[in-house]
Amino acid sequence: MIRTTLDTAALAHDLRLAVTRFNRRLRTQRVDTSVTLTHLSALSTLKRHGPMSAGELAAHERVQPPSMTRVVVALEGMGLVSRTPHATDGRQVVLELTGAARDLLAAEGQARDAWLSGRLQELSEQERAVLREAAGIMDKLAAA
Amino acid sequence: MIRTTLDTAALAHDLRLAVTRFNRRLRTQRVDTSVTLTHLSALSTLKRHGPMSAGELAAHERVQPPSMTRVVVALEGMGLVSRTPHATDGRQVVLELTGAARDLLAAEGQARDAWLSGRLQELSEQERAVLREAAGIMDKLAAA
DNA sequence: TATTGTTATACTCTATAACTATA
DNA sequence: TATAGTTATAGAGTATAACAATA
Repeated sequence: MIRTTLDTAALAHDLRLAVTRFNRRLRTQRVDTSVTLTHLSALSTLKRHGPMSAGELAAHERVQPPSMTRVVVALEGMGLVSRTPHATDGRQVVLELTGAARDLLAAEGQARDAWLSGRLQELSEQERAVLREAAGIMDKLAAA
Repeated sequence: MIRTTLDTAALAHDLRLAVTRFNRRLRTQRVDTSVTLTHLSALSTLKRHGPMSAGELAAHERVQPPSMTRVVVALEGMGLVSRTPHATDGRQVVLELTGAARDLLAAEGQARDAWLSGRLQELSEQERAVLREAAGIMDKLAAA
């Protein structure tokens, strides 16, 4: 019991530091500087789950509504997201990807993640399997 | 070959999103608001590797020197780090943890990582093993 | 001349509080 | 009243460019 507690405390510590540094590295690796990682994350969620309200997207992304407003304003300005009034609830705004966003996301597979893809290919198949599982677990933790 | 490329591209994508959201979650989980995660990461590195110059610490943390200057100024202001001139090279500044920082890091194991520790204990032993391995791999990637 | 560190400045990311509009 | 979203404001985190001091 104590052993487990000690283990998880140490793991929490190491995992937090690793994520901090890895995230830093990923953010600075940007090639196309117009669309940031935050923007891309929001777009990816819209692509995966389809049109949704601003509040729903904020919840998906684990940010507060005002933070999402900012992101959406920027994305609309870039012509990547459309904002239309909800059909029956006038308070809500429905967000939807534009064709330009779909094009961007399609191209992104080759360009945006190029650096990380390259590094991943240098790993062993077993290491990639670990990261694949870890990604799912981290998503679960982020939602907890 | 193509299969592997496709796999790593998809993994790069999913891993990036997972890290983005997980990192967000960790940063917002702060309890003690005086010392931020960035500060804590720098302190942990100093603890693990011992006294070093500002440039070395910046390299360890994967940030640019001016960014580290800011962090160090803040930490010195809180009495957590001392800055002393290098013995032989007058350009360098040697950074060292203070006793207060050691106390803080010792207490941190219980307080700071409490949220994450709690979540980790809800996982299976196998999932924790995956994260343990993943932390090492992510550190390697951050340094690549 | 090259290196180490700092200052000046600016942009991204995110939050809380207060406000508006609609239900 | 309660909910959805926005505006206003602020703080954390990080970068590039320019500078000073030392090697």
